[in-house]
Amino acid sequence: MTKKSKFESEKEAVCPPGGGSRSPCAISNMLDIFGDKWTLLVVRDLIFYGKHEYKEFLESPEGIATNILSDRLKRLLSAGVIAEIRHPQNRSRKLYYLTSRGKALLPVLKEMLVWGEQHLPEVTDVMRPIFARLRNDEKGFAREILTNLAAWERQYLS
Amino acid sequence: MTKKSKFESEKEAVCPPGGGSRSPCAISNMLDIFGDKWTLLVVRDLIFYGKHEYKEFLESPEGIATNILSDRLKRLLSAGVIAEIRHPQNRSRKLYYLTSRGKALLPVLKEMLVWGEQHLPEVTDVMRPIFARLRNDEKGFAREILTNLAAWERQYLS
DNA sequence: CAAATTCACTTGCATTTTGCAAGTACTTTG
DNA sequence: CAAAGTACTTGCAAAATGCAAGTGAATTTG
Repeated sequence: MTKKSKFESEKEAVCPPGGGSRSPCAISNMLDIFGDKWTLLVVRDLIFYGKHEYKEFLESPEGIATNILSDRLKRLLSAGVIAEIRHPQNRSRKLYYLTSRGKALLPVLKEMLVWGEQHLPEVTDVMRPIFARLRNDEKGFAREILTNLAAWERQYLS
Repeated sequence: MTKKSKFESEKEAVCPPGGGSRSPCAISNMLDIFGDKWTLLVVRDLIFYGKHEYKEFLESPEGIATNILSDRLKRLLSAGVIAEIRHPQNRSRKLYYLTSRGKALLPVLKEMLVWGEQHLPEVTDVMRPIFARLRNDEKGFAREILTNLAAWERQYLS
């Protein structure tokens, strides 16, 4: 082994073909990818806040550390949840975007939002615009999210 | 401090009233409770497999360790997701069951199952009966789950 | 009714994963 | 061409996890 970050395990992060999954259960396998405090926050930023850049993820209020963000982006890439390209106008920047797999997480995040709003008192106004939109017009909300993502793709993906 | 398990932090596990949450975001606050590889597996066992006892959770194929299970049950208790009683026929056993908060996680778990089935190749037949039921009759599936839980409650809760 | 077993944990300890601060290397900007 | 921006990596301390081995109360067995 020449050089290895502490975060890269030899056996790759997700779905070892040889059978590193803990069980054949869908929930358990999802947790092998998303079961930590940071991964879904990155997905949230991509889905609900239209973020696409490393630096934008760093700006989220939870304050993810650079090493964790870097690691999570790698895992999401290798799990096929996101993909990346270089910024067309700036070679030193990268753009991350959701694959269809990633976009398919919208219903999961949506139900998490609903549960959180109803059961977590510490969730405050900051998310209310999204909640309101979600409650008044659930279908339209999802459509709008996907439309926004598609618009970004038209602009940045060849 | 007299004696403290490594798993008990002084500041309680979930939702510090003083504001230990990372941000006012619902997703982030949910992850403070459920963001690890084990907690949702316990909830899964309670919801989909009708499990109610410590020993039953230990038998799940993922093989949770006793210290982790003990810790997660405590956290779920203090988050108000589950409650416990002593087994009426056996004082040395405890019975754990979902509160309304816990039962409200069904839509979240359901969407995770759907995503997992469509996007995780390693998910095998073991879960197929549940998937089939879910796909053919989503509403009925949820109703059945809740009916089963209610039946258990009628039997064991005063 | 003493001994073994069950049950729900706790404890100790090695390993792994985090969190934080400080680099590094390559643009891009002024 | 020096300063600033971008996407990382590295080192190290602290926390969480995984495993094996208790512990103590209650229940069952011989």
